[in-house]
Order: sequence, then structure tokens, then C-alpha cells
Amino acid sequence: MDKVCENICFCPLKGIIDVISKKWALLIINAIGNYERLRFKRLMDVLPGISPKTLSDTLKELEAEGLVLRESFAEIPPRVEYSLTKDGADLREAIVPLLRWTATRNGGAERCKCNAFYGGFPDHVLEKMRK
Amino acid sequence: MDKVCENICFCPLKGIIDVISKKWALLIINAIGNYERLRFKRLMDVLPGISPKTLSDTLKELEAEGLVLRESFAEIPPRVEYSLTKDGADLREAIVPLLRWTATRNGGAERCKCNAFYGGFPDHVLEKMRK
DNA sequence: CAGAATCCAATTGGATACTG
DNA sequence: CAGTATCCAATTGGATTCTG
Repeated sequence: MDKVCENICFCPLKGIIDVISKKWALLIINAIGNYERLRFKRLMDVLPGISPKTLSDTLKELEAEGLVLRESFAEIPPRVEYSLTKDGADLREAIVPLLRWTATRNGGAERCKCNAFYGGFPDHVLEKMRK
Repeated sequence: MDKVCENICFCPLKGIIDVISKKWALLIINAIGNYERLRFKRLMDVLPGISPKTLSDTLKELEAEGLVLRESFAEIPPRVEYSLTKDGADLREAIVPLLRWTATRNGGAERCKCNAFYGGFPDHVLEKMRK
């Protein structure tokens, strides 16, 4: 995707696709967005199944992309809080239609009685998503 | 992501993420959406840099997901046309905000003077995207 | 707590050549 | 034309262990 950029360039798209195609990126952005600010461990809890490595790696990329802000406090035990930058928040807004579309496909939870998806969202977010 | 589905389930999200994280999936969906229906070779042209294998693979997945419709005509030489299903079209609508967000990041084409992104869109689509 | 380090298996996708 | 078949290199991400 990089080398296409001599004559024909997909650079603008390259950005999101690289971000989005990271398996957990959208989930992380959403999670942080929902809770305003989250600590590492809390993120691990909110995203069941993610490994610390993957979370760490993805957070770094999101930070490098200017989507997530990392604030570390010199305390013991250490405390680090993640929040969305303006850009990150905008991105999150931009994917709401996508989430809504997903949530309503196949009647949503018709086959799958789990509630992790909706369950991960605070009430005020739920209301918005349900339109 | 699959095995998470005993107690805590991310199934609803699993869908799009698997679709979206395919490097070319969104580009393909967009391309087809812009032109209503496209043939294989035309898709290759519209998506510079994609290999036939990748295109073929991705199309199959999109078809299996019910996002793309494949119609083959018994002619010589063979003709196959791809179009979006209702679901595919909805998905495409759902990602427009995302594309718009991307296009306006960093002032859009500030560093990159290419026009492949906007260039790939018919005028009526461009207008909508520019808001 | 917040990760870094290591190791490793699976997935992805590019290049190329071939076929009905 | 519309793929398929092969081969292969790079990326990804899970598990696990360790550390300031």
C-alpha cells in the first residue's frame, strides 16, 4: 500500500485502514470513548480476551496516530490513564453508524444471547445507538 | 475472537471487524458501490496494486458475508458482474462518515498531491462526501 | 499496576504462472 | 476474461513470564 504512492496514491485511505484493520483498535477506541478515561487494567477487563501485548501494541499505535492520549502519573503503584484526543473522539463519532449497522444485522442478538456488546456501553451511549 | 463466545461474546462486532480488517474490503465495497456494478478486471483497474488472488479471496468473503452479489453470465469470453446487496449498500452508507473523517484529517491532501482517493469517485458521490 | 520481553503459530497478501 | 494454483515473506496476535 505504501509503494502505490508514486502515481496513484491511496494515502488518505491508508491511514484509517491501517488503524481499523488492527483487530482490537476500534474496540479500544470505543471503550475509551465510553468511559472518558481508562486505565490499562480496566481496558483489559473491558476487552475480554485481549492479551497485554496486543493491548500495549495497539495503544502505542493509536497514540502515535494521535488518536489516544496517554497520561502517566508518577505514583506507586503506577497509574496510567488513556483518553481520546479530539481526533480520536471524531473517529469514534464517525464509526457510530458502523456500529449501529452491525448491531442491527440479522436482528442483532437473535442467535447470540450475549450482552457483551451492549453491555459494554454506559446507558447514555446505548440510548444514542438505539436511535 | 471466536472462542470468547461462551460467557462474554463479541459476536456482533466480530462480523464487521473481520470484514473491515481485510485490507481491501472497504475499498472494494466502495468501488462497487460507486459504479453500481463492476467486472473483475475493472475492479483490478480501479484498485491499483491489488493482486488477483487478493481480490478474488476478498470478493468471496464479501459474497459469503452477504455484502456483495456475484452474477456470472454464460458467455465467451466470460462475464461476471459484482454489485452490492442491500446489506452491502447499507454498510457502504455506514462508512461514509469514516471516509469523510479520513479525507479531512491533516487537511486532506496537504502533503499528498495524489487524487486517487477523490479520483475514484463519480461526481455525485463527491458532492455528497464534501457535504 | 503497567507494561516489556520472548517465543511462536496462524493469517495475510504479494508475485507469478497457468487454465477453462 | 475471470479467475485458480503455488510459493513465500511479512504481519499479527496469543500465551506466558518477568520487571520497575
